[in-house]
Amino acid sequence: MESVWERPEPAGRTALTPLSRAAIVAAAIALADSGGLDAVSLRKVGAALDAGPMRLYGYVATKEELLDLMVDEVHSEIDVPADTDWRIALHGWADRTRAAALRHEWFADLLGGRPAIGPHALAVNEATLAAAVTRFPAIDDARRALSTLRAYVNGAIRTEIGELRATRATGLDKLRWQTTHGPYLMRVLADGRHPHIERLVSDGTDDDPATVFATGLGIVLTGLAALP
Amino acid sequence: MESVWERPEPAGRTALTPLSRAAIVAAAIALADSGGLDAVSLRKVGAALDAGPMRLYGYVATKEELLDLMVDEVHSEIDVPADTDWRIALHGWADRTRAAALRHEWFADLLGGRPAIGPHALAVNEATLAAAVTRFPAIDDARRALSTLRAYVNGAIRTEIGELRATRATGLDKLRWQTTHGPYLMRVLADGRHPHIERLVSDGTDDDPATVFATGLGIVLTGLAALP
DNA sequence: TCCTCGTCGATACACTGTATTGAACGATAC
DNA sequence: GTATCGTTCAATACAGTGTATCGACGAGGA
Repeated sequence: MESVWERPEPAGRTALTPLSRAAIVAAAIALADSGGLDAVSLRKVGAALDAGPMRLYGYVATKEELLDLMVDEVHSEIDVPADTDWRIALHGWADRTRAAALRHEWFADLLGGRPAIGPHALAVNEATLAAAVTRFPAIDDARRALSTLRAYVNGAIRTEIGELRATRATGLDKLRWQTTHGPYLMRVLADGRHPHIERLVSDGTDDDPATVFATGLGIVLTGLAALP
Repeated sequence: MESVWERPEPAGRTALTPLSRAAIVAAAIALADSGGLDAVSLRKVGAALDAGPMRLYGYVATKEELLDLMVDEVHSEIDVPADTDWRIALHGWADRTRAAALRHEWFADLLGGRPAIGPHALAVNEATLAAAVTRFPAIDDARRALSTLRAYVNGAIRTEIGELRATRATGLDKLRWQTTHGPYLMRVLADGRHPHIERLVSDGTDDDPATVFATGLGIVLTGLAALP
């Protein structure tokens, strides 16, 4: 056995930061907010809490579980407005979900990827279901309406965040994006086999993202309203 | 850096096993089909082609690029039926996209995550746009209609695949799923604060996935048809 | 024949998630 | 007070990842 001098002084337990799932999830969300999901590793989350990676396994069984907890935590930021008009309530839910995704872009990467059954997600679900049944009294009809709306919202958010990242990655503005992919696009379009896309590129105008989202949302809600 | 689509693949002339982007992408897709995206690593793809991982970097600049190529390749399996009725054409596109995602489940993980501008994706885009303009002559209206429809299709596919995986992961049937998450769900629902979800669990019936998809699709198409 | 140059493979690096293991601690039993 | 026990934590280890670097090799040009 080596000498005492070689051996480090025992680390006093009292100096340890108390840990909790809430603290771990908060640290992970902070990391993801600023660096994306790639910035979330058990080592980094641990380091943010002055702990080693293995310490976290007392609170979380696997990294997937941590991601599930993060997703559920964001659901707690989404409150569904209570309104007698189902359209207003569901529209409000959609807008707040989008807003949450803009605050936590990584949310879009996880959304819909696996069923969300955490307590906060269930609360959101309950509230949207309550709004839906005011229009569709049969519970199965309400479920169908909601899953359709949710599919749209998830998809729209995902592509919006995707485009946001694409333009940002190529240099913070759309001009840079065009110079990056421009030559390729021009060459492909030059063969004349994409007349409609050509027309879109030359004659189309761009809506801002919020308008795009709202337009699509209106279309889906109209489809729902038209149901028997 | 310029895009993959712009850069020609190298014409390496050695007596080694001939390699090509097509071969690399095919190998990667085969791996992803049987083992999911986690099974796609440059080492494994290389091994499938009797090559080391570094060899691939002559054909592909980064792994992300390989994923982009895989996504575009799947788009080549999606052909849009040419029909004078825009609803039939777009419905056909949606069904084939879903079918492709069921053949390549990993497709759902990548779909919508970043703009798809590969040649095959552009071809699909052109065809859907062509169908859309027959109903919405103004190109901007066609774009809005399409992006709404695409958001729904992407979102619906993603949740369908997500649920498919969830039920499969917990043991191949829904009964097993209920015994896994059942106790937790029962406990949460027991507090009486989720009356509508309770009603859904007790009184609701399950549609099969194809019906769920078709129902939502019909709703969105109805919303589109109702536009001025 | 020699030289250059592009391509290839081995090695290396900084990371990842997580299994294992052993040590340090608080509480409990005598 | 001392001994023991079970829990909690940190260190180490392992297999795997994407990719940078670099030496070697083989073909094309002089």
